[in-house]
Amino acid sequence: MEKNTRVLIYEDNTDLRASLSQLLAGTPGLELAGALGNCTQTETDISRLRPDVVLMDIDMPGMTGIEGLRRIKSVSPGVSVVMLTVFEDNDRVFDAICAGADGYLLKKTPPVKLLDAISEVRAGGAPMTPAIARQVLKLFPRTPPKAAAPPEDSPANLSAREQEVLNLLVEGYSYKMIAADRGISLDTVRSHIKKIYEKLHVRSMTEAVSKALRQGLT
Amino acid sequence: MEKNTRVLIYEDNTDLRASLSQLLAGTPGLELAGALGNCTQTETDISRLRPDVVLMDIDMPGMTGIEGLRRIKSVSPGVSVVMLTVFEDNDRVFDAICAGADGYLLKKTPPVKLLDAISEVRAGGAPMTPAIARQVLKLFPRTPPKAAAPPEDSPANLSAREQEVLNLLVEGYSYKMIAADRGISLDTVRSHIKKIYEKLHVRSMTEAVSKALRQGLT
DNA sequence: CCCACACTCACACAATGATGTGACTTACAA
DNA sequence: TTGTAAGTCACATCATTGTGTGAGTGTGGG
Repeated sequence: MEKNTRVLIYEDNTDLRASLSQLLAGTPGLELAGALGNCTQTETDISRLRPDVVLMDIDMPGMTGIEGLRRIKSVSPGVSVVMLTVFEDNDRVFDAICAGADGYLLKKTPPVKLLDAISEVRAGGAPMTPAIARQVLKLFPRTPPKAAAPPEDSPANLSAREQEVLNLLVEGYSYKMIAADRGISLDTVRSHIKKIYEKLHVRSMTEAVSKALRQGLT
Repeated sequence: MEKNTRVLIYEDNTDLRASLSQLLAGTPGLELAGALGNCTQTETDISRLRPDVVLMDIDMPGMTGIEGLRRIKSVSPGVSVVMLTVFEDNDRVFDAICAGADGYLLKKTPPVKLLDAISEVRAGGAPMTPAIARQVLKLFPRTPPKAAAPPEDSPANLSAREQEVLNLLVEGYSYKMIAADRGISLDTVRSHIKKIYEKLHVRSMTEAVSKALRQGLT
């Protein structure tokens, strides 16, 4: 049986806090764990209210949502925290992400979307607006086109196809997944894997993966 | 007057390539710049076909989509590249992001969503599935709230026993072997491994081994 | 005292993987 | 031409892994 998702709100604007509370309280499957106007007491709030998801306004008097986020994550890393903001401001996005935010939405997000976001974050997703997603990607350091990329045939004597299959094994693919991905039959996958085992002198997927990773066969 | 968005497809699976081509060719506002089975000639492909958006299969024989992506970005950083993959739990997400991917979708994405994604990326967004978005966030270095706080609990909060079992998995041990080696029952091994899977967010031995080795959980 | 959690074990069923055997096509080189 | 190797597919059978459910013990903290 599924337990309700307990949601805790941090939002300094009284009106918005009230309407968010109403929205959540009136939604089946959700439960309002609390609705607070500041996050100066996050640690105790969390242990007292035991939320599954926190909606955190990023701009609050006293302590910023970012700092609140850090504190939450330091005591309860498992709690999902979705940041709410008015502007898609780049610096704060970066700070929030680094502090461990699980999502990043605009306050103007329509209520329905907000509920979707809660489900999404519970399901292991990371709700964010497209524009923010793009910013996040840009925050990554670009790796220059790797000089002297060695064309490199297989260090072991694996055929191209076998190497390909091995790579997928290393990625955690099952036989079925490999068959689907490569558009070949399950038996063909078996066939390739049998050969790979012979060549690598192993007799299970785990051994193959381990050997591949350790010997840089990837 | 809006110009059509020119889309170039890299996908080694002939069937999928054909259906994608059809889909795009039949959509107003889009224009199929090309549909290729490998990305060994990206530089010339790009200058010849001049796409605005590239849909790039991440697993292709010969040269991976990641490398293709790098090359595209090195000659034409302005081109938006959306990576396509079959399964999302994939550490190559990181490589792709670092190489400059502008989006990351599953191949099973319904056609309509795919078209949406193309619009989105053109509009400056970053289309990706929720699960991938979450992975991306996790790739960020966490700023520890306590300065220089590496008192070091388990890197992935695995218990001692769990860590021990994981090590054996990495060594290629089967359930039976682990049970024998540690002098515990097969069911107990199952039990530990179930917990390990939960904590590492994986669903198979291979995934666990791969994650362990790549994240230095050994 | 009670709760959370690590660790242990059991049973059952479904899903996947491992292995053997055989076969057909294509490509390439002896 | 013939042999070898890659790549494809099929079928059968057994072993192993994955998952759900439940439960007993011990330890440490609130």
